[in-house]
Amino acid sequence: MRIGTLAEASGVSRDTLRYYEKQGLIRADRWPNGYRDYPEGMVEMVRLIRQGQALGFSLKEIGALVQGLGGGLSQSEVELLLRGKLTEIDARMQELSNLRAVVVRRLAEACPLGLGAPGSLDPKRVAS
Amino acid sequence: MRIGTLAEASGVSRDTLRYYEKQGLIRADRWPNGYRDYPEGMVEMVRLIRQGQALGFSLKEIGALVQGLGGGLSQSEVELLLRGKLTEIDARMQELSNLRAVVVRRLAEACPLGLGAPGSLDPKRVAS
DNA sequence: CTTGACCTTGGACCTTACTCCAAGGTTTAC
DNA sequence: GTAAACCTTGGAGTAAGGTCCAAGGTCAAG
Repeated sequence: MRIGTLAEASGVSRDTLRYYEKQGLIRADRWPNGYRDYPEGMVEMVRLIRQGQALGFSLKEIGALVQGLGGGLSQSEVELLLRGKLTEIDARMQELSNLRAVVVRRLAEACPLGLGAPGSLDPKRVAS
Repeated sequence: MRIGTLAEASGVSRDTLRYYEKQGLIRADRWPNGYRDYPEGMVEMVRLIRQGQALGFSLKEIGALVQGLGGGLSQSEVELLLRGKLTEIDARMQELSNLRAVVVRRLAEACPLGLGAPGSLDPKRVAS
């Protein structure tokens, strides 16, 4: 799979893929002509990177994790990284939950007659 | 409350507070000598801004929300913004939950004997 | 009345994460 | 064989979100 194909399949630009490679997040084999050659699974990997980013993790953090997954780190190092990430994700979910409550409260203040769909402001509800 | 006090209380630098003011996220009264004067509630406001940022919202987005709260936007505009934010928060929680499952799966692979605390890898568990 | 800890502004500089050339090599289509 | 559509590298530019610094005003303590 050449870079243009991966770019289209994963929804990021060629430039961004080359940038990720320079930052050590992904790697590519090379054809004899110098073109990059990516395995199929790279589409999923790039999507995972984008997801992590959208959730506020830096490329550096994501890089540490995917490098661990690709080898280079010992098992216990990988495990430590993963456990740390897990704790962070949980903390972030908790914060999001708090923030959600703040927004719901503001919304209830801004709109005291409750004109929204019934149940749409339930503090515990999460969009499906 | 002067800027140094707010900086210490909220955990951000003076420069950052001035930057937030320039970006229209916060505002300050002035003493006759030109010093900024913040109300007590500003500590909470700044903490909310930081929380939003840590969760991946841009200062611009946060600004639109806090400006709405401070006046300047009509009730229906504020309501629309808040509802949009709510949807986004829910989507983000869903994505975090997916990401959490990915990490848990990797962890289970990296550590097949289950050496962690019992229950610590339950896919539904969220840190307290 | 000076020293030190505050505060002001403006502007330069930094990092992250791209994004966009320019100059050139390769492959495919006609 | 040549044009279009790929690919390569290197390097410059951009936007967001700060961070640092210089030059100077203010204020309380000794």
